Amino acid sequence: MQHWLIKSEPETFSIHDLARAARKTTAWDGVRNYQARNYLRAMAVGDRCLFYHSNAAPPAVVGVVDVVGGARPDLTALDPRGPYHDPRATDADPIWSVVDVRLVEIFARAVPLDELRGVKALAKMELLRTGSRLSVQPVTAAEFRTIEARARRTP
DNA sequence: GCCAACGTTGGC
DNA sequence: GCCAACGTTGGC
Repeated sequence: MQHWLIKSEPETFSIHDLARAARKTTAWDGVRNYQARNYLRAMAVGDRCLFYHSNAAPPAVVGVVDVVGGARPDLTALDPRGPYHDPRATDADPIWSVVDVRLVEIFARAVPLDELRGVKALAKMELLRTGSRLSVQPVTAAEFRTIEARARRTP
């Protein structure tokens, strides 16, 4: 099983929105970066992802989701009226991909970015790299466990 | 709202 | 292939 981190702006789609979704499941659509797309394609059913709120106050890891459906075409790229339209995408080559994710847990205590920056075990995390913008990124099992443990710690 | 860092585009 | 211009991300 692999571990990942996926970002969403809570104003666009928060982990609470996911909690309200049917079967607490959603298609992770709208990814428009090739490296992030390639990570989506590398995901497998059963992989676990940290759910991160970007552009939030504070930005934080807020929970865990499961990959319940492997990569398939992101049809939102084909919708000319939708926010994720890509004029280059075609039926034959939709270019972009989605996976399906299901909520596992909303952390009782979100782990804010500034706290992560101070943790030695996370020094090499992609999220903490200067200028890192990847919205889908791999996380090591150790990094995943470290963050989970902090979420369960009483403040 | 600002702006640094980054990815993409397009002229050459 | 280079690189300047541009648009976006995302912390602050």
